[in-house]
Amino acid sequence: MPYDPSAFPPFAVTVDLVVLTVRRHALCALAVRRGEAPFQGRWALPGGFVRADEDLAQAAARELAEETGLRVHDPAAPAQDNGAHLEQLATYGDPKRDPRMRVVSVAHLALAPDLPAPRAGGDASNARWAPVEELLQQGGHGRDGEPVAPLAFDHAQILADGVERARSKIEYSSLATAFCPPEFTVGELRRVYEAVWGVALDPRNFHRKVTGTPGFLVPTGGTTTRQGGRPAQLFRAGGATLLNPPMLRPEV
Amino acid sequence: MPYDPSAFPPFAVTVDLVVLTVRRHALCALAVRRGEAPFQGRWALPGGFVRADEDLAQAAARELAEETGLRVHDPAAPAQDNGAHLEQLATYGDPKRDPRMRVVSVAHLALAPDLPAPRAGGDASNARWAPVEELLQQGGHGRDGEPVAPLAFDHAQILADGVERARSKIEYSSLATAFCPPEFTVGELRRVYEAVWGVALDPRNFHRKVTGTPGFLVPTGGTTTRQGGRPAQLFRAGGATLLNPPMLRPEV
DNA sequence: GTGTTTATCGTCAGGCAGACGACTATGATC
DNA sequence: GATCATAGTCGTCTGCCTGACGATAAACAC
Repeated sequence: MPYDPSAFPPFAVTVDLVVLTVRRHALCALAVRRGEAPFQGRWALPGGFVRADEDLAQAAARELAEETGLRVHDPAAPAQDNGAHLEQLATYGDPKRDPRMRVVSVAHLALAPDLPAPRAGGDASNARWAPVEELLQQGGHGRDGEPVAPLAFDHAQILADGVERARSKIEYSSLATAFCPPEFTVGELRRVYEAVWGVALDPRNFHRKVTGTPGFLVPTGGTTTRQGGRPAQLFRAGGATLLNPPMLRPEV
Repeated sequence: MPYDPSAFPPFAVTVDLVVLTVRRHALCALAVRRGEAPFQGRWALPGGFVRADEDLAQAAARELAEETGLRVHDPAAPAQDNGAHLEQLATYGDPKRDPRMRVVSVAHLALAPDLPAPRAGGDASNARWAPVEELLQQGGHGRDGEPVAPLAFDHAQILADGVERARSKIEYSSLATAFCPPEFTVGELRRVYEAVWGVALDPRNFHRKVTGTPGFLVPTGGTTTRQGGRPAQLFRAGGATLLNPPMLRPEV
């Protein structure tokens, strides 16, 4: 590769975030309203430019903190700090994906427990948690009957890829605990799986599976009745990050 | 985000390729020798700059064709053309990964059947198939006792990630057939799994699994004795791309 | 108390995988 | 040609896991 300047055209590099959480039994993603052209007024995924001295993961963590206040789990110490899970998702670089210039976006996937309220630079009206189903439907109508505009840029594709990643990854990893508070019950974890997969799971078989997998759940000794009904044991996520054998999604 | 020019520093964007194949019972990757600084003379993964009007996947396919002559499978028609499988792997953007400038590399993973011989711009001495084990060992010695220098840049990490992707993906998909010629036997497919995972599999259980999964293998009617022994049925890859339930790697 | 809700334990049948025996069909060797 | 080595293919058995579902337990609402 000679040093032909025309050989490496300049690119802008951004990170976009698919931030998922489970609210009211639904898988939701963080969306921000665009304040400027193109796609002004439309919903988009949060994101921003990678700075000159920043690694991609750093940039994603910074954007996540700016948008949600969340810090990122230290993978080395996956203890029960209230941090989020963050991983690289995929990179999108279609020459026409941004009409202004050539932008390559390194999308990241973040999973967070249910959060109080979004903040986008302090302006709450410009950020919201929306059910992914609503964000992904093309030209449909939201819960309130209002027509829904598709996400800006190629963000619908990015969101769909992130959702699929989350759906498949909780099959064989303990990632679903990233949607839960530090201490949680088996039932709460089950409702996470149900919301992410959009299916109903048998509580008895689910309980057997997750409590029977060594290292997956660690009882804290406490109990809670915050879900109503009989008090449930509280657990923390154990050290096991891989679920073997996996918990497969029920067939359609 | 205002249009602050300092907000989007210019990046160079490249694609790097992890091209894997199975040769002589070993998982091998394509390596090219660097002709210029930095890391002059060291082995590296093939790759190059993304052109101004090119999508990332296009750039990866172009590089793959330049280095190996392989064309890429059309995912829409995964028939038995001799194309390779190509998918995006991950993106590497550490600010210091290239000492010359800020380079973000979108790594891709390609899987190919055993090929005649590599060509790197026509110069065979500058490209080779090397066992991944050899490329990844740090400061060790190759088969011939010659000391092995680690791969240039962060390519050892990229290669390791690509190998891990391949190892895990053949568990639950029909991807292993991408290492096989258009028609292959169950035994040849088993040897692919054995080479990629580095384990021995029971021929009888493997045969039962792959022939019992609907849509995975389609008999062509022919047989071959190219492996010696009793003639084996020839198969093509069926339409099924997902293997459910998966074929799990044996525990260590 | 009665009903409702959720959690948790048990049981049972079917499916699948690991371990392995047995047989088949070719080429190589004596 | 008999024997051997090699590889492929079909079965069997056992144990584990899962899906389906009954039963019991412990809270709250009335």
